[in-house]
Amino acid sequence: MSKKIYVGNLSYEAREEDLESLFSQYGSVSSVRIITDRDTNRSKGFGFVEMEDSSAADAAISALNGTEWKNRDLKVNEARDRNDRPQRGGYRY
DNA sequence: GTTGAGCGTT
Repeated sequence: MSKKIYVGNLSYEAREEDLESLFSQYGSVSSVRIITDRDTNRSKGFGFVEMEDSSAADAAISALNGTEWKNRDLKVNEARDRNDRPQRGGYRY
């Protein structure tokens, strides 16, 4: 069973591969996504990691949440569903 | 610096 993880308070210099390296220490990482601004391509300072095993994801959350990384205090938590955001069924305002 | 815009039509 997989689980999505929200990773906030990232350094703007953080990369997806950095997150993958971090989280893969606790389990198999299915996918990593750093959120960047669509217009400027700059990091928004947070991202998402999906892990193949929910218990591994939980272990990673417990181990990494609140820890320092790249001089930032990491915020790691189970991700919310992006059902909140506009889907690709058409543009909204 | 905090919860994802993937494509102008899925």
